[in-house]
Amino acid sequence: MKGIRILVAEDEDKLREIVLKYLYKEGYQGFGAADGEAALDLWAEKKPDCIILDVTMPKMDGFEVLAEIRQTDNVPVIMLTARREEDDKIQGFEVGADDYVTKPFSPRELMVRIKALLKRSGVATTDNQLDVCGIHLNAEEREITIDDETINLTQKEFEVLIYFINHHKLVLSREQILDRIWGYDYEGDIRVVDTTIKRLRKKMNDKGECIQTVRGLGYKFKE
Amino acid sequence: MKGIRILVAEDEDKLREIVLKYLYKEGYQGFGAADGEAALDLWAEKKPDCIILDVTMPKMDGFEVLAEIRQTDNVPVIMLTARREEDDKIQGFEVGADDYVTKPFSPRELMVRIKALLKRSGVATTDNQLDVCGIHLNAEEREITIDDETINLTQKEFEVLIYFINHHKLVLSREQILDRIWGYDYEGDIRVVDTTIKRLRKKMNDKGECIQTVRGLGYKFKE
DNA sequence: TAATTTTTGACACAATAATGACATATAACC
DNA sequence: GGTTATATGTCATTATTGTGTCAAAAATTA
Repeated sequence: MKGIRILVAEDEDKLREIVLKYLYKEGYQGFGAADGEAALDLWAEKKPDCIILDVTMPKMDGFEVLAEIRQTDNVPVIMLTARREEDDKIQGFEVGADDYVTKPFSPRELMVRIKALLKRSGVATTDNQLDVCGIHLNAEEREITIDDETINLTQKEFEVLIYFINHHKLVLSREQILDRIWGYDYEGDIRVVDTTIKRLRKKMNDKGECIQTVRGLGYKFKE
Repeated sequence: MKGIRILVAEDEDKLREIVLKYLYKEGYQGFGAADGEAALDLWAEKKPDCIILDVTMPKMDGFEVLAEIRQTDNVPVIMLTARREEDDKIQGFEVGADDYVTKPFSPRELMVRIKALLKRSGVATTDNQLDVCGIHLNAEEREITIDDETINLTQKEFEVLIYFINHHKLVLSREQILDRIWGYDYEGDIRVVDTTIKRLRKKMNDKGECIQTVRGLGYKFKE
């Protein structure tokens, strides 16, 4: 998994640094470019495995850079767009971006997208297992073991747990969970979330305590 | 937490009103000041989350105002400069402006800058961490650690603490705190503030002393 | 010391979450 | 297809926790 190189082209210094910091924490090797031309240079020099490309940049915008790159390289590209630039999304896809992320985004979300894209592109070895605080998750086989005991989760329980693990330490509101697992168009009572978590906790025994309630806000997964 | 408050100090009435209108449309709470002195008064009274400061104003110019503010407040500031005033830009940065926008500008551009700055400053955030005197605050995870010990705060306690930290070294009156956290329309007893601070101090152990009482005026957060 | 202001603890009640019991939907099996 | 088992959703009840009020005690100031 090591040695994966990712180029981050984003003119806003603070944001670029945050992303690079997160990449570092995830074990990637990150390079930063503050404008389109620098991005092209770095791309030529480093031949990264993945590129994060802001749409609005000085000197050359994201699309121009992407077009240039695509003439010779199929490297996976994620475009960063401001919300207002909705139309750009489509344009970005046409030009050949592989994914897009709308600002503002959480660094964590971007990391998830990167991982997914790398996997899709066959860059990363499929690492579909996850261990968090004694909980072993094998998404492929859809199996959860806690302290070597396999536990049986229903579909909803499983999805909620994965969502929690993928966003551990973050406070997730009932709305977020509902939107994500049940879908935006879900019409029922939001308290399904409570009930599902109740069942999850019970099946997880002691580890149920990892799902903490944050009064007034939602839940948080944490050791 | 109630709305984000933005102070607009600009002597040209028309421009000021336009900016305020846009702010309103974006959901911010805007205050207008027509000269430097009025700006300082409003700043002291409202403790805004962000300030838009025109360089050329009657009574006190933008730099004087900024210098005054910076003695006690780290609030993010955007300076408005005329094209001719290029040099001022640098001066503005030295004095401690966080960004500048050159006139003429489109209101939309200003909004984008404001948003970006608020995000950078941790007011409305992507990456949201803060360290002050051994207190580590992570708003995204909604977690406070003091000397690596996690402490559990309720909603009100948490909001009050954030308000203090974001305005550290400043004396905050009970009214200000009440207005900000409980909202202007709060009808109850102002002494809730005392009680909430009592609880905060207790949970913070030694660090509780960071919240100092300023007799007759209010409270102040300081090491 | 008296007057003023703040701190504190006790209490009430409001807000929120957990739970159990039941109803309905879905899948699995014979 | 009918029967059973399992999963999922609803809801009312109970339990828990947060918040606000108040008055007495403590601290500060004049």
